[in-house]
Amino acid sequence: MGLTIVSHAAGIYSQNLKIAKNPCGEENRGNGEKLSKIPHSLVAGGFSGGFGLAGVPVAAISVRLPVSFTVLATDPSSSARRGELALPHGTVATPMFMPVGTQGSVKTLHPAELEELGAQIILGNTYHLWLRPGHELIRGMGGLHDFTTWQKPMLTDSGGFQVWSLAKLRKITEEGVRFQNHLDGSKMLLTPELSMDIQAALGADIAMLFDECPPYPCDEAYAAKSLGLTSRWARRCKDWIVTHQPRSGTGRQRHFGIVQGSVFADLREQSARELVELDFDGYAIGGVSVGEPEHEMFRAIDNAVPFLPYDKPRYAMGLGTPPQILEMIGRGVDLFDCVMPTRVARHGVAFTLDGPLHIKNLSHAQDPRPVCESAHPHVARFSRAYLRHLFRAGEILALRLLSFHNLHFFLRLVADAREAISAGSFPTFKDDFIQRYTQPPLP
RNA sequence: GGGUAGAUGCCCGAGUGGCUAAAGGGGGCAGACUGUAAAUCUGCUAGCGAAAGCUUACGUUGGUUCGAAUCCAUCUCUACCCA
Repeated sequence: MGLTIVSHAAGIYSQNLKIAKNPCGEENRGNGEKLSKIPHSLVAGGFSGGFGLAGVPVAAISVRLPVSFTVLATDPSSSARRGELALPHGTVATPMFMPVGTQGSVKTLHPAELEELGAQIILGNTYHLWLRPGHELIRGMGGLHDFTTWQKPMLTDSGGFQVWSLAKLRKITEEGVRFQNHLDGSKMLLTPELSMDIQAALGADIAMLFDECPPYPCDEAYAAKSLGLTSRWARRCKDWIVTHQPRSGTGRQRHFGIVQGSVFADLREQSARELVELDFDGYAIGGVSVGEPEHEMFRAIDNAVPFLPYDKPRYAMGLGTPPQILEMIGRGVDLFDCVMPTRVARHGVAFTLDGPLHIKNLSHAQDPRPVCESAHPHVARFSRAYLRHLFRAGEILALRLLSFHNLHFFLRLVADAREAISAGSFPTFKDDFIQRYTQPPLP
């Protein structure tokens, strides 16, 4: 059976190469060469996974319409589910945390280290890579995968978030967003179509739609207006995709819509329904972690998830802390990304089972213990005292070690969550983790 | 032995009569960080006090003045130059 399926998969893939652009959105690449680059795990992983919801073998469906997301197990007492997302460059186990590599690099870490950590998919950013080095250059270098040498799945954010985070330098219009870019101040226009085109050039496995991320707080009128824009932009993205990337083949680029609507339940529902109507490969919940209180963030998830298809991956953008990730897994979210583990690492904070630990603090000056009992051997070999010393001395190794450690912590967290879902023990796992993580330290 | 310059808070260093418990760095101690303009940013850093405030502080001692880190004298020390 396995052999037959593999040949199906290869057939679909090669056919796809002939009739359409390949997953990187490139034309006329030698298909023999590209075929040899398909990771074996994709061919096996994407088509080996058990049965779909209705008990139909996945492989049987995939000949007609490739299934890229399969729910493998669910938690009976929550919305948590374990799944498998098949993408052109490999299969991603969900729930999964995606390290952020904005400029084509997960800061301080080598791709081989990311693999060692068990990272299965990383992010890149349209806005930043567009400005520098430029998407045409990356296209010419064979796409973001070849350019960076990361050969596992990638997701590119659309630049929508930069519309929010660079708010002082931009103006939003129906057409798109006029930026004064932060590098040299020159004026640029990013539109939904251009974002899609850039992302096609970058060639990530998943491209995000171009959205507007409203600030917090914002009144309902603004949120509704913003949502209207996001929805009209989604339609334009869809039109662009249909025109430029005909839907076929497992190797094609996937596209995720982004649910907006701020803190307003009816807007979240409306946003989700409008996006689902357009039919994307997955759905993200955006406009969270923009300064709102945590309960609003959870509400935003709860207000969107019920209107998203069960058989498509759900992605909470830009989140979150370890407890937040577990809470959201319990709410049915499959994918996460967050700069927190890598950013705070560079600022001297290590995640531990007992909560965040400021390694620079005086209290660790002579502490011989490793940073965390669950640390990776590469980090566990060092004492807290030594890590503190490295930070105080300004050694680059300090930034690398904590970045490595924090990503290990996050990736292990979601790996443990997946195990727990399969084992039927997710609620206990979640509660135990959060209780220990949040309890105040002993005096 | 003579001359010149200088001695400021943990360190460097600004300040030449009241707005100075003393700029600015550094160091130290904390904190923030959630689709990365971030190896960044913020706060504190003489003592006591929750605070108002009080008490000590600009090498020493003494003086001028309503008031001195700032002016004068003295001593001590440092650097450089001359013998």
